[in-house]
Amino acid sequence: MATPTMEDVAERAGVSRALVSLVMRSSPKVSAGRREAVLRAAEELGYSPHAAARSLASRNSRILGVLVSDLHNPFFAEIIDGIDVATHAEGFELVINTGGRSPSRERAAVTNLLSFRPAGILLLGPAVPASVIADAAAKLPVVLVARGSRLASVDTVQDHGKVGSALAVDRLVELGHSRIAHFDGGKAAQSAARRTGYRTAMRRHGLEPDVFPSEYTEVAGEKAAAELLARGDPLPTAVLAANDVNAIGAISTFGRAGLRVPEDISVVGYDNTSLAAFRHIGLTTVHQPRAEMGRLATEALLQRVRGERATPVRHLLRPALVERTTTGATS
Amino acid sequence: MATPTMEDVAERAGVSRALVSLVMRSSPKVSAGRREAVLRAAEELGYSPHAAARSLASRNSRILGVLVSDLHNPFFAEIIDGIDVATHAEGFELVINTGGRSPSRERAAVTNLLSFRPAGILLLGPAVPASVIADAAAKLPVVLVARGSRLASVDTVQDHGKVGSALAVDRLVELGHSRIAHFDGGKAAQSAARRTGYRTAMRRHGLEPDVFPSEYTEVAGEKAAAELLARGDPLPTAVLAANDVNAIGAISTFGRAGLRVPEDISVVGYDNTSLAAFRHIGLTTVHQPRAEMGRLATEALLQRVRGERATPVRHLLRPALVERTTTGATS
DNA sequence: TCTATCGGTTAGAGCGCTCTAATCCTGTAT
DNA sequence: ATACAGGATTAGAGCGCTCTAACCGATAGA
Repeated sequence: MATPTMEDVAERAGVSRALVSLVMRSSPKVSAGRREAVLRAAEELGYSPHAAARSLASRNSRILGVLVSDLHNPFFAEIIDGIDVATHAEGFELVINTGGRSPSRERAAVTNLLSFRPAGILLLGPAVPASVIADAAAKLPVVLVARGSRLASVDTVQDHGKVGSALAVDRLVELGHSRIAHFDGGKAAQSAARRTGYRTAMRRHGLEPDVFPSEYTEVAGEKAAAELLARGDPLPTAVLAANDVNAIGAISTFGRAGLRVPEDISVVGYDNTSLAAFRHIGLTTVHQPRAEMGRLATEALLQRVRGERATPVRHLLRPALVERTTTGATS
Repeated sequence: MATPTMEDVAERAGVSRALVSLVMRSSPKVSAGRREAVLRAAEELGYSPHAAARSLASRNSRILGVLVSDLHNPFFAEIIDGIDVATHAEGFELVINTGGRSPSRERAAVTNLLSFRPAGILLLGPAVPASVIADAAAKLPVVLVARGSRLASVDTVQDHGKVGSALAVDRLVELGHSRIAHFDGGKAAQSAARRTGYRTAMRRHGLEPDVFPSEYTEVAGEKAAAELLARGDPLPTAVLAANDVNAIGAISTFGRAGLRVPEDISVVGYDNTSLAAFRHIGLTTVHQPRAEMGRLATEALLQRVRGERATPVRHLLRPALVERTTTGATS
């Protein structure tokens, strides 16, 4: 069980430890013969370099820290996918911590991430106070995903929520809808932008905004739909939900009330989670390029790490409307 | 940007580096006064211990490595959740790597994980050859989740696929079904156990097994359902799908063919992913206690790490049937 | 023949920490 | 006063590696 060290490999190959180090870092200044001897010795011993010792000695780390506020959320899983690919392509490794959706645990997770002395960190939808972010940003490059910041030292990557909502409203209007309600995501991330985008777009079309407070959950969607039905009056002919699961909740309430989707009422989600794509559901929704967001975030981080850039970058990704079967023209 | 070291804290607090080290490890043999002074200095400097240096010096790591074969799969996300909680409770940290569903990339990920010299590693649904696992197990404790092994040096945590399938079949029989088909998961993890469980249970009831080759995807579920319909004859009155998404695929095909679920045909999924719980879907499915699996896996690993056990543990978790709206009695 | 050059190789210091053994106090017993 | 116990503190070595500077030997030019 005693793991072999560089010293062991050197001895076996009959060279110095420094030479082994050069081979391990695939330096060009090693003769072919020695290189092969070292590689063979390493292979025989089952040696692989000690990452901690390496980063300690080189005083620069090949690690990127990632804080995921919620691993359950498929939204983040796909972003991590993008991060993962970009990270490995550049020869970096990931240390992932999850925040368990609690600011205090997230705070601890950030401290923990820092103890690895990563080259930089990526915070995915963090719920920590801005001061924590500022403190971290004073020590190393920080990139925020799905959260904004005014700090010049941090970069941000978000989807353009206003545009996304506008996209949905515009299309609904095009389909002949004029009474379009919005189920609002409350104080959760991104929901303010989505609400503003909805309001602005409605006014631009000369329509009256109609916002129902809700949340990013299925249950909240059911509830908001029930409230909408209870209000009676002329029912809206379309709903822009807070997000996909919220939309699905709304759809089941409508279904139980005898309303057909989309014949009686159109529903649009937001996020284009894998859920929306199920044929069985076929939810029209606003797509965010998640893998792309992960890639851009990693790229921005590595630029800072390499010292190629010191000015902040604010990526606002253009969302797209994906039309499936829950929207249709008014009759 | 220069991160403070223990030396800096020591100087500021007017003590030796060794004393700071003791405080950082919350040793009892430090006077209250000094402890406070050190903590204050650390706070002021924004100091946090360097994990790499720490593990190098103490030559024992507080890191657990995790390889996730597929981060997209919500199944793993929940297992990680269980791992995460158990890990932090014991003062360990996680280094997560993803395998991207490719054996070669998984292999690289394992090597990478090892370079962190973790105390042990958890492999979630790994697709690497057994030899890779054996090599790793020769160096440190290894626990396999959702994959079996005969190696005495590795522990395994799986759900009892045979029992799960039998549970579903038994219930369907109880509901009056006798023509029950199974959509098979092919060579994917766990599918052999599920198939065997299905076959055995059917025979036990004196029924003829009816297996359709399929896969763990929605599209495969649609296809298998189409084949089943094309075969004609007396249609099965129930289907035990390979997993949840497979079941959902089957349901949409049935729906498009004019078959009502569950009136005309009952469908049971497997995994109880968050998907199944949506009211809109309401899939009857076999539940695996995922967070529990994560917890048990971590526990097993830490036992090995602490040298408390050298004999292998084989956790076979008891699944449970969750009845929702896609199953009903035969008419 | 002597020196400069240059690719290949190595010695040795040091990264930030832990850990052992030694040292330093302070109070108490003699 | 002297010795001693025992807790608090510190010096110093060393973890596995990288990196700088020095070194070595062979070739080439003078």
